[in-house]
Amino acid sequence: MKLQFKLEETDTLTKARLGKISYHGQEYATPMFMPVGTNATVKTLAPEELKEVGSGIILANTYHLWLRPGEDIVAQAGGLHQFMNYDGPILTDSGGFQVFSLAKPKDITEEGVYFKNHLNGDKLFLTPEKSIAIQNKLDSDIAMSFDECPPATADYEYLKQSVERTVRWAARGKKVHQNPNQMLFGIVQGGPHQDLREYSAKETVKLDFDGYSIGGVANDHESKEDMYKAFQYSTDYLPTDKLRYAMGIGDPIDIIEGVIRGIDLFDCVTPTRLARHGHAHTWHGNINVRNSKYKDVFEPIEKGCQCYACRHYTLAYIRHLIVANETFGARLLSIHNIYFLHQLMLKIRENIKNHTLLEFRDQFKQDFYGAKK
RNA sequence: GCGGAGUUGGUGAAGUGGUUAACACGGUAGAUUGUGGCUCUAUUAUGCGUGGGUUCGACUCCCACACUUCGCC
Repeated sequence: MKLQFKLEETDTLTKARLGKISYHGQEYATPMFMPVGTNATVKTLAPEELKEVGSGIILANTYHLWLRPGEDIVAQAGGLHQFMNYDGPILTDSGGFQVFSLAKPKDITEEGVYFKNHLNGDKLFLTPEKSIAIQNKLDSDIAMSFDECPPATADYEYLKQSVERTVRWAARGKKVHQNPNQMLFGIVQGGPHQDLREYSAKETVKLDFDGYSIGGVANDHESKEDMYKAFQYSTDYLPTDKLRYAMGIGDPIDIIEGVIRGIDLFDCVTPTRLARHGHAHTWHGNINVRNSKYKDVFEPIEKGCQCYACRHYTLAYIRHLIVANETFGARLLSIHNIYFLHQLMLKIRENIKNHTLLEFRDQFKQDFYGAKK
């Protein structure tokens, strides 16, 4: 059965929204943060641990699973849920981001995109139809249209023709989408430009998707201002009763600013990647656990934090694990960081309910970034 | 006791009579936004065993001493 979204409340002071996702008898509140599990695993975490830290929807990646183990293997296993033993909702990215990260502009054609296989160098060709067919087989709950994800700072003319092509690709993908239990989202592009975002949103909405994503953000060191414009200029033209998803956004302040502009879903690799690199989120900013000043700090990463890592382990111990390159260190920090972002979303939802989101943002910004930003 | 070889940073080490002592690892710090766990960036010996000497100038040449190591008695 398809996942259901119900908009429950819209903030009176901002465009922030509270909603509920229903899925096989489970309910999840939005706005929500979704951890990324590219290879059908949120790196270092077992599904039970995802539940414990408060995860709902998680991501998996079409491109990576297409190359390895192949969508047919996943289908033989009974779909992604069976294959990876996760009974919560799963969203698959379409491979569109890999157009940005792995292909060169000259490899992008109207028909599709040529890739160099990052595993063995083979030449690959991915099209909108192929991406949707793979996602149908993976049997995720939410599939993404295959889009081009150009750098946010690309010039206007390039973005214009790219946006138009992404709309055509969305239509092609929708035409071949078959899985009745799977939502399909369209993706809004257009960089920071109001007219391109408007065009992209309106044309994509005409195709009538189950939800809408905002892509092409936070991918080329564009200014925060431009990123927030991209949010605003996209949600301005999206229907209120459908989910809105900002792709790849994970900096806490960007999440808050996104919620303020009417976005419901966020995903990011940062909690797990930062963890693997030894960094931890705290309410007073990110800390580098490797720093020698933590070598004899026999306290949790954050006092009062109720995550598994903070309830049982000290900074000194986790630092030792990270410095010694032990995987348990990355696992404990991943648990902590994902838990932190879910707690952030909880606070965001409380503040929407209390109509104090703007005050919360200002206070959070001061605590988290201090004088830095 | 005699003879040979050798002493350069936390480690392994390059180096030349002439400005800032190569490189690697390690350390320290930073980056990381629809994931390669990769990686990238900066920084890390005011000093070349100790003391003299030669020289305009010595880590580099000479002498003594200390220490390490190999061989012989």
